[in-house]
Amino acid sequence: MEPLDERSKQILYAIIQSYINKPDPVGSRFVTKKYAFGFSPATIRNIMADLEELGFLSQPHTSAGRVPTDKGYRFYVNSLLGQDRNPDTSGIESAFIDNFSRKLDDIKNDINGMFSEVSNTLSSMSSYVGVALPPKPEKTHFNRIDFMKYKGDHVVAVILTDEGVMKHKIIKTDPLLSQDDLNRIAEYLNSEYAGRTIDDIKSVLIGRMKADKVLWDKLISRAITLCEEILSFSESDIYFSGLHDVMNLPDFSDISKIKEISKAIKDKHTILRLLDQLSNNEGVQVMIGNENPVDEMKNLSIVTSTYKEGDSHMGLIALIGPTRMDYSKAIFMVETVAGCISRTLKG
Amino acid sequence: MEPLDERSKQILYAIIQSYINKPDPVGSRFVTKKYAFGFSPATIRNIMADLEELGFLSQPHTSAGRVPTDKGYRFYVNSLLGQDRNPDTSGIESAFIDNFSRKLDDIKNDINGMFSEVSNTLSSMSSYVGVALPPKPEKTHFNRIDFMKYKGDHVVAVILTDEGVMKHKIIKTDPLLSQDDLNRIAEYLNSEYAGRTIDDIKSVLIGRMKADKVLWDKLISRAITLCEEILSFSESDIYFSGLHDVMNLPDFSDISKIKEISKAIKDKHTILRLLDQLSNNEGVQVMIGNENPVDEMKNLSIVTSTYKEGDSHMGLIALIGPTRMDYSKAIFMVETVAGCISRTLKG
DNA sequence: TGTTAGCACTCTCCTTGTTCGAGTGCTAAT
DNA sequence: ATTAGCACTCGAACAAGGAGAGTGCTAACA
Repeated sequence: MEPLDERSKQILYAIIQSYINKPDPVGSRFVTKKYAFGFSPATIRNIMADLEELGFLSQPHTSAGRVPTDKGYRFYVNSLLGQDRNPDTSGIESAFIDNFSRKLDDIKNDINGMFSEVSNTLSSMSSYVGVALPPKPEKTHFNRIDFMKYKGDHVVAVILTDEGVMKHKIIKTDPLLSQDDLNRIAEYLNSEYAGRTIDDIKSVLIGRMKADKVLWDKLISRAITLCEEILSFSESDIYFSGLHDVMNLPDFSDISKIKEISKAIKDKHTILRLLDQLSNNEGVQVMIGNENPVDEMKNLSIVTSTYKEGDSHMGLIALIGPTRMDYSKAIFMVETVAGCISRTLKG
Repeated sequence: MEPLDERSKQILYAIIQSYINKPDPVGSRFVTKKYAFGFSPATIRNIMADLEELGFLSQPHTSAGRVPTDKGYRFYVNSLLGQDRNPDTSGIESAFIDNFSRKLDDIKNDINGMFSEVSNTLSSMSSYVGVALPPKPEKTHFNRIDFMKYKGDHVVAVILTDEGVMKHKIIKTDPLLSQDDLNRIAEYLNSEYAGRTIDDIKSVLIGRMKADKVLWDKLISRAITLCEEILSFSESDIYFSGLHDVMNLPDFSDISKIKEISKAIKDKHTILRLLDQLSNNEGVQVMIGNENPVDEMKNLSIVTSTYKEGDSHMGLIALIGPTRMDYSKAIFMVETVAGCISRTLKG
């Protein structure tokens, strides 16, 4: 990407900010009025023409103003990501963080409630669609498992992790196993594996299974496979919110646009895979419009951030909105909320 | 309501069916062509004018065809509800029922999965919004409770009912209680209360609490209050699906219409209260447009049916769609699915 | 008396034409 | 390098007119 001179940059940013603020194509006259660069419209026009040639802007039609392209947004976002972003945390922001942190702390033991709260907050503060993915199960730390006999030949297995992830599954077993048997198995598992990650347990298990095959270990290994199964990520572990509010954005005044974003949310598979890819890189990431590998989302942008517990990053949160997104705000929000989550998980 | 002569009825039904089929105002000429009543358009016109005067039809504007009013739909639906409706269950319907019943049976132990499946099926078969409410907790039968110590001063309580409802809650307790204590409490509760309904247990408890106040019973009573709390209905226990598909209906081509239905879904409180009212009456019920007490839903219709386990009705399912709903189909679907659920819960 | 044909009328929708304003690109002057 | 001026383009908004669908009413008919 050839370097833009400072003046062109400033004008590009001005145009983008103006467009983000109000989705009207912005004309040269408007730029000179609103942002006092000290140049006449004609000069601005020249620069705009250059910017268009470089692919940062486009015209809906001759004689309309300019509109940022995805490439334009990308340039803008890169500059945002590059700069040190600590908007005055003394103002409302700080109050919000305190408040939100306290709320999280209250419900940190109920991971479901917590992440549904997170997605709600994200969406209501931004008016975009908020997404929250709880910690990846295999990264979490096994806390305890319990088995409960249920209706004769069924067993309910309940698993807890240190992070507060709680899952259960009802399975059919042979009715020979008594509740006592189950308790002993559970006790063994709890004492043996508490505190270790699921990944860890898995690898231990593989070695152990090779070692011996007595009944007891068979049961155990079956229990562990069960753990694995139970703790695997399921579609219902993804939290969305804000579809309703997003409809108020002018970008989605058309029903087909709404369908796009609603489809994106509905196809949890797709978005889960997409977010999974993003979760490999740490920190804030932005995916703009056509950068998105999923066809149905070429008109949408995603701003994500991973959160972590200690050193390992656990999961991520995201905002999905139109390409004409307030990236500055979105990035700030996502980053801040991720920070709160990390802090809560740590404490 | 003054009785309509047979001919007028037939014409009214024809108009409604045609309009349900395709949302174009239907004219007198069209009626004579499509449905061979053997009368000329002029005659039909006279009758239509009468029907309009009676409030069953209305004209969007002079010289457009007629459109059914809510009152018209009501008349039509009443006739549907009155008649014996057993559409040939030999055809696809029967295959569907078999298939669906089998599916339900597979997952009947996981009540969440089951009801999310129900709402999915409802919506995908009808292209309206499917709603499913799991059995009211207080009507369900307590099966067992277990307590698990968690992180020193917390306890996880897990409750199961015979119907497969499973809930859990993490509470803070004094760390004095050992896991053994907890086990004993659980064992006591399980042996004492298994098989009884929550309602039942509540009333027993009230008597017991008055009787004595020794520590043991204090613990128990606390545990039971906990049961109550855990088992109380929460907003997340309502399953919606199909908002995305509903957007394809011409009735929702306008974004403001979509907002209406999306708001109805979002405000779980409101709809929960509404459905709760409906759940007092047994069987299929239809609420058309302005019959709806909720202002935001005056343009929507709801078709519900309760399902039961044995004799007591447990919860309900519903379809929400435009007033121009295919009531015949919706009623059939809701009734059929409710039947499947009842059968599954029984078996 | 119920039904029908005929006719004038009404209203929407679509097309066409026109104007207006915003914004552009280009060129010549500064 | 910047600016003023000017001709040009395009879309939005509005008005006018015609086509089409459907109505209500009246008079004739079986």
